[in-house]
Amino acid sequence: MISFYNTLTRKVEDFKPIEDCKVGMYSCGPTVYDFAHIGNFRANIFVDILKRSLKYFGYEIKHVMNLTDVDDRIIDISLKKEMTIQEYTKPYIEAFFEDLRTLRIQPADVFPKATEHIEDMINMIEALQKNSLTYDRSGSVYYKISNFKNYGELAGIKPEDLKDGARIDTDRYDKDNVQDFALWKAKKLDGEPCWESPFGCGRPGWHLECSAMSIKYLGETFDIHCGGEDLIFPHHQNEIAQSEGATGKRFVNYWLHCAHLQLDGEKMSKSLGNFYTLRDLVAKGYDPIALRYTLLATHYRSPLVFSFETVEQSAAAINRLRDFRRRLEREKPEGGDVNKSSEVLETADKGFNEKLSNDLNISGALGEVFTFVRNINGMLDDRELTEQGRIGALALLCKWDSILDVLKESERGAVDKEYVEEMIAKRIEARKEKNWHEADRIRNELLDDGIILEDTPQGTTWKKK
RNA sequence: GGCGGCGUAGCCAAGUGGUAAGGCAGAGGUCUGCAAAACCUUUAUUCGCCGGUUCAAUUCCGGCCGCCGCCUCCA
Repeated sequence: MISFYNTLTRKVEDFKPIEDCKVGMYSCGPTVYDFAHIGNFRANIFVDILKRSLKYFGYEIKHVMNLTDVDDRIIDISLKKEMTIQEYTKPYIEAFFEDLRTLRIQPADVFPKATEHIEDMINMIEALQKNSLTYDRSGSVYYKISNFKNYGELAGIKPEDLKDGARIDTDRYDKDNVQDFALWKAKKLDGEPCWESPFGCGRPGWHLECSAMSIKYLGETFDIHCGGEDLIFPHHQNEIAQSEGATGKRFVNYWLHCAHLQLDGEKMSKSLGNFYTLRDLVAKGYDPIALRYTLLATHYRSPLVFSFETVEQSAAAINRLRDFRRRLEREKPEGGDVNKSSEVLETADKGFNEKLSNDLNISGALGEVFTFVRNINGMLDDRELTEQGRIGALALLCKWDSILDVLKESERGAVDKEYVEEMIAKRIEARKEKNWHEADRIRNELLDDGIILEDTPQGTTWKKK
């Protein structure tokens, strides 16, 4: 049984999907006005680990992630650049998908765009109007939160507490109450993109798309909704108000939120300017998979302070796993301790599953992985592992990697394998003649090309640096 | 002002009312022609500080200090 911390109840709860073995989940996607930064990708990695873990435990997933391709910033910038919003956002949508691939984040099953679901949003506004949860102001439509029961429930906030000391409301639109939010924004500027609606020409408010599109693809009530913790309030609270206000049904059963990535003592964010993009890290020579490991290795609800040192440490940890796999693939043990071999496998399998199923305790699960690596390496050294055990160990490692996805090397810099093999053959000759000088020269030459040689009992092997 | 979270070795990071996983880095050793990889030993009498509850607290309670977040767009 897998359990999750549910923001709604503030407790770790056993996960029970609406339909046995099937999970509907929605995660808030990017606003595609610029490149995403690695703080954004912490949330995406979290969702990826969540999805892969659910699959690992046998669930079938339907995952929906929105692409916000219309909002104030997108409109402002595209107007300035004299582009349509589609022209302006397209490269950033493509870059986002490319970054997901680079980080091995499995794509959602559906990536609905806000601009392609205007009608669904209009329908939702009309349902809210029928339920007396809205009011109109000069062509805009607002949600009247005082008419929704339990507003603030998700964040543990009482609406009346928001007033004291709250920061200044900067919204450009006029509302009865500063906490009310726009469902429909009337067109303000010439050339601004807008859609016809019963309320006039305009465009949807930001919160609305997630309600309309999640319900469209996942139904009025679905299992999991997730994102960064900054979305808890007001975004996710507003989604609840909209969805439940329109349908009268429970919107989402489990709300999961991940903590922020920090840099320079603050949340990494675009507006603060303290961010790196994935492209920045790759340009500095870091392996994106080392970043993947960094972002997944800390529990999702703990704050994570970004540093390049941590990324380097992650790279070293990954190397240990990759070296372990290469050793398992290379060695062909004979004999061995049958009982001990199966026992070590069983303990590790069980330990990993227990840790992971407990609110995705990935750090604990990784502890099990590395303990296993040490145990098996020691058994190989002592000739205690059986061939059966070796095959089982490899299978277990691959099973874990269905979640971690760090074993495969990043595709960067092609290697001329024939040349490497040729050099290794030459070096073997030199070593036979005990010409250590020549052997070392060849090894160093390959090292300069980024190839590391290892002399094992099974012969000389190589790997990329 | 309201609400929430965090503080564990040089660095990263789990965890539990019963005496501190794991990774990285460091030191010593085994193996190796030398390396690399691997293994062994070693690195927190101690879990921000101060009290309290308890036979026993890092783990529960209270206070304090430091840091972060949300209440505005935000992963």
